[in-house]
Amino acid sequence: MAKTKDRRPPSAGKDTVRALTRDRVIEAALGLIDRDGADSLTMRRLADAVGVTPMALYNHVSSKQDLLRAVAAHILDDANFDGGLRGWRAQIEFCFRAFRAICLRHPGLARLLETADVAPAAVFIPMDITVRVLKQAGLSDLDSVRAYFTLVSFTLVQTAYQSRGPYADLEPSEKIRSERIAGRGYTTVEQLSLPEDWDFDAAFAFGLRLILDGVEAAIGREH
Amino acid sequence: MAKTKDRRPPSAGKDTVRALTRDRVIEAALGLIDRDGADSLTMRRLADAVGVTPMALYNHVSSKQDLLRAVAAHILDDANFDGGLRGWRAQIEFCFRAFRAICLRHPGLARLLETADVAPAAVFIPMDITVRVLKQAGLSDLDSVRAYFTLVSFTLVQTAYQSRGPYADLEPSEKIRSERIAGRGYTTVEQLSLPEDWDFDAAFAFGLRLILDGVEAAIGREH
DNA sequence: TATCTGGGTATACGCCGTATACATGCAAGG
DNA sequence: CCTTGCATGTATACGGCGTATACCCAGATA
Repeated sequence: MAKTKDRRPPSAGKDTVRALTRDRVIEAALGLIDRDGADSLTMRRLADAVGVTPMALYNHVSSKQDLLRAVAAHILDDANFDGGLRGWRAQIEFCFRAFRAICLRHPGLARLLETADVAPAAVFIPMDITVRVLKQAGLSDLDSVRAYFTLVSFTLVQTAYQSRGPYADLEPSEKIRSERIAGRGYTTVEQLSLPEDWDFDAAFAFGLRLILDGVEAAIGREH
Repeated sequence: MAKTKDRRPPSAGKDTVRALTRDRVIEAALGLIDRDGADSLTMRRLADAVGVTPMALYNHVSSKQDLLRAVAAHILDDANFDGGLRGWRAQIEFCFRAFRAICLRHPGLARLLETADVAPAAVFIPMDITVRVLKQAGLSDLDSVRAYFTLVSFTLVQTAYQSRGPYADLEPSEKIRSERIAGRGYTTVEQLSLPEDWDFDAAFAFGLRLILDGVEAAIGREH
């Protein structure tokens, strides 16, 4: 009881190459998720990625849920949402651009945060930053949190769209959509003059600006 | 070849109670999804909900994907996104309030639209409405579509949060989160004065207003 | 009446997450 | 040094999943 004792000083420790640890499992899982998507991660696949039997994983994670949560936490842990900037607008922009960058670097993350059910602590950092900054700018507690949810909703979906295309493989349904909607008298997208490939960065910047302009108006309103 | 012939005028047709049709399958699936959530719908469960063998379903849907797409389409089909109102702001508000209402009435819908991969035609109606209205109000094609994506992102996540609680069962991680974030010097949510239960309607109204105020600014800017 | 066929059943395959039982080898203690 | 215990890995198995394949049968058709 007195001694915590550091078990596993593994043997000599010369080349620490092997030795399955929780961290190795989590990192391998992250690797697979980044490469193949969160949905196609299975315990069996992960097991032979690290060269063990599936059940061996359960010595380090208590369930797949636990693993996914840990992966999400791992991703968020080395994130920096605070740019040390001045002014509420600059601070919030930095925060959500950073959040977006992480989501894009790890395309599975958004799905993980949904799936994990229990959010890792670090997802609250953008919330805390946003709320602190907006309160300071003059918004009420309630409206600050509401503004945060608006921002985070927008960011999550935009990056999800970008990672796997908006409505991933749309082509097959294009025709259906055209005929049906046209039949109801709606404009169809083909009639718009849009660039061949969608500029996600610009779209994100635009949406962020929309929201922040709205926030600015709200701040003015609450004097 | 000449005759399409309506097969299955089933027997007498007195009480049309039985007879498995694609529609019956889809409606049963929708029932299960609304009751238990989209994730817990399985072909086997659906099969005994309608009283047949699992494989019998495949005479009416070609795969589970196909089924899910059909369910999503079914939900969206009897939706009205056009309130016939005057003014871009009122029209867009009506459209997304209607969209939100549907998402809330069928909590599985958001997940379905994600999962379905191919979007049913009707999801484009809000897009077409939004874009048409905003173009008329003076926004460029590009910015109109961008504004639409901002609105739809916001709406989807807000309703998803409301349907299964934001970070569904948060309690277990509360402590972790408090200590870790507090340790890094961030404000924690407990320090905010928030009402006991979150008012989702108000939060939605606020976020929508933020975005539309931003749109208003953009319209002014593009003269 | 013989045939065809569309919608149903039965069975099985290869996946999944994970419970249970067992093997092994190193660390500590006499 | 030998014993003991335990942390770590393996082997096997269960129940559930989506669905391919093979069959079966009632009605309509010729």
